[in-house]
Amino acid sequence: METRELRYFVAVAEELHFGRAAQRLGIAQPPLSRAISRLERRLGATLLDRTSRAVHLTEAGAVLLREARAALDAVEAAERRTRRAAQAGTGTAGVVLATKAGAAGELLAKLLDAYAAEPGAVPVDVLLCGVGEQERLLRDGRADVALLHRPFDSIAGFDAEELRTESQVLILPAGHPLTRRPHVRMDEATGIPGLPLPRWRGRDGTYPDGPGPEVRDHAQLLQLVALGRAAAVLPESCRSQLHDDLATVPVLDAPTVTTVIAWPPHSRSRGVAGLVRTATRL
Amino acid sequence: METRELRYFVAVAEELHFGRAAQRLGIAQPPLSRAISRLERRLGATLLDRTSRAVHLTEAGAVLLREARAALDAVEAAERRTRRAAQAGTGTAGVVLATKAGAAGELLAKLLDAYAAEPGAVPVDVLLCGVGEQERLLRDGRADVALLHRPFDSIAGFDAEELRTESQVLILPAGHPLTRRPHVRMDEATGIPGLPLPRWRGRDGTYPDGPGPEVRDHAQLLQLVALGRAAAVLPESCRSQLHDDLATVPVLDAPTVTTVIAWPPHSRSRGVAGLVRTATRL
DNA sequence: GGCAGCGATACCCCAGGGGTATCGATCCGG
DNA sequence: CCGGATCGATACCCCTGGGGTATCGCTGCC
Repeated sequence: METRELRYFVAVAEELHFGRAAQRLGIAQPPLSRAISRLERRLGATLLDRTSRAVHLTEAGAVLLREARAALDAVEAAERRTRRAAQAGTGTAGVVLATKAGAAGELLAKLLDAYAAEPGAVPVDVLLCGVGEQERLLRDGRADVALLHRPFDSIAGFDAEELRTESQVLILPAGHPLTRRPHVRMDEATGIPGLPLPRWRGRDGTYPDGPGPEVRDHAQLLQLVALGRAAAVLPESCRSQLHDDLATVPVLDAPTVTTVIAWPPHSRSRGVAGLVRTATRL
Repeated sequence: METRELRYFVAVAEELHFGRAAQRLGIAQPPLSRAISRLERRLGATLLDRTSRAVHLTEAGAVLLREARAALDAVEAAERRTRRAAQAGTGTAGVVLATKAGAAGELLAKLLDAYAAEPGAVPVDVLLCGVGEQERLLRDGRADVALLHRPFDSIAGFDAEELRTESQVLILPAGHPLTRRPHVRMDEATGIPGLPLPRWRGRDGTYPDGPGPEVRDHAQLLQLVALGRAAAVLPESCRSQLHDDLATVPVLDAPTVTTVIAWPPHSRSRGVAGLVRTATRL
C-alpha cells in the first residue's frame, strides 16, 4: 500500500463523499473512485458501502481508517524529523520539546538550564501548545519530546519518565470569601455560586456541555478567574505564576497531578536521551 | 513520501550497498539510485555519503532509518489488520492474541474461557511465539493484543494493563542437591557448577556471549533442564506445567515478574477492549 | 597500469495516475 | 409520475515517471 492510497482513503472515509474528498485532495473524482476500487481489490476487502446516494464505512473500512491515520502520522513524522535533522546545520541536530503554554514554568526553566549545562548538549526548541495538543505533535513529528500531565494527558503509545507529583489548588479572585478557608473539598470547588469551573477544549476542537466558560489554555483561564467569571483547580506549582489578584486554596481530594517527560518509543535519539536523563536527575 | 521510497531507502541503509539493496528489492540498481537521489532532493537532505567504494549513513539518514522502519511497520499493520477484518467472515472480525509459547498457561486458558463466555465475544486466535517476538507482532499488525512479562518484555509504545505479579523460582533436575534448600539467592542460582543459566535469543536473532546453552522458547529450556544441561529461573506459575522430572526452589532476590496485557494505543477495537476488560476482572 | 567493483548517467519503454466527457442509478420537487 | 439534480462508475485519452539495459567515471588494489 502506498501512502497516496492511504491519504485518498482517509479523505473519502472522512468526507463520506467522493466528490468532496477529491476536491480536498486537489484531484478529479474519477481517478479517486478508481484508486479506491483498486485498493479494495488489492486488499480483497470492501471498505465502503456505496449506494448512489450515500457512502458508508464497512467494518474493514473503519479498521483501515484508524490504522491509516496512525500510519500516515508515522510517515509524516519520518519526513519532518528527517528534514529537521538535516537542516539543523551541519552537526548535531536539535530537539523540539512540546509543553502546554503556561504550565510547568519553573520546572521547564530548570530543565533547560540544567540540560544546556551538560557536555554534548544539543539545541532545544520549545514548542508551546494548547492543552492536549502534545500527543498529536509527538505523533506527527513536529515535536520529539513533551512534558505531559497525568491524568489529564494520555501517554498512550509513548515512553515516559515521571518527574514530579503535586496536589492541586483552587484558584479564586483575591478577596473571595472561600480564600479564608484553610482548604476545600472538590465538591465545594465545583459548586461555587457565580464562579463555575471552565470547560476545556477537547482534542477534536469541541467543548463539553455544561456551565462555565470555554477555555483552551492557562493564560485565558487565569484571566477569566481574575475577572471574576470562573474558578479553577490547577496543580499547585502554578502559584509561582499568579499575580496578587488571584488567591489559592488547597483542594484536599482533587487527584494529584504527575508531570512526565514523554517521547515516541522508537526515536530515542541522543538529544532526547540526554534531555530525559537530565530531567529525571532534576 | 511514498512507502515505496521508504522501503527503498531502508534497503539501502541496511545493506549500505546499492547493488545488493536493488537485488533484495527485486529491481535493477539504476532506478534505485535515482529513487534515492530524488528522495534526497525532495527532503532537502543528504541521507547517504557515497564514495565510489563505500556508502555511509549521514545523521539525517540515521534518523530516517529509524522513523521509516516505524512508519513501514504501521503501514504493514494497517494492511494486515484490514485484511483480517474483512476476511473474518461477514460480521464481527476476530482478534489475534500473541503470547510466548509455554508461558502464562493457566492464565491464558482462564482468560479465553472467561472471554468466550461474555456476551458479544469475538473469535480469538492465539498466536504462540518465541521470547521477545510479541513486540514486533503487535507493531506490524500480525497480532492485536499480547500477553507480556515485565521486566523482560518492553511495553514501550503500547497501552497495557497489569494482570498479575509473581515471584520467580529456580528450576532444576529432580534430585539435584539444591532442591533440598527452602530457598536460594540469585547469585547461587547463577553459579551452579555444571548447570549454567541459558542465553536467550535477542530480538535481532543473536545470542549474548557467555556460558550456557542457547534457547529461544520455554519448551527448549525445560528440556535442557531435564537433560541436566542447564538450570533456569522462571516465574513460579510455570510450575503447573512441569513434569515430575523437574523441581523448583524459590529465589528470594529475583525480580518479580508482572504479566500485562498490551495493545497498540490507537487500535482499541471492540474485540480488544472486551478482552482487556475480561482480563483485568480475572 | 590494468582490472574489478560500484554508483551515476543516458536513453528507451510502457504501466498507470490524472484529466474530460458521459452514463446509470437514485432521490426529490412539482 | 416525470424531469432535473446529485453522485459514483465507466470510457477514453494523455503524459509523467518508474523500471529496464548499456555504459560511463571514479577508486582501490594487485
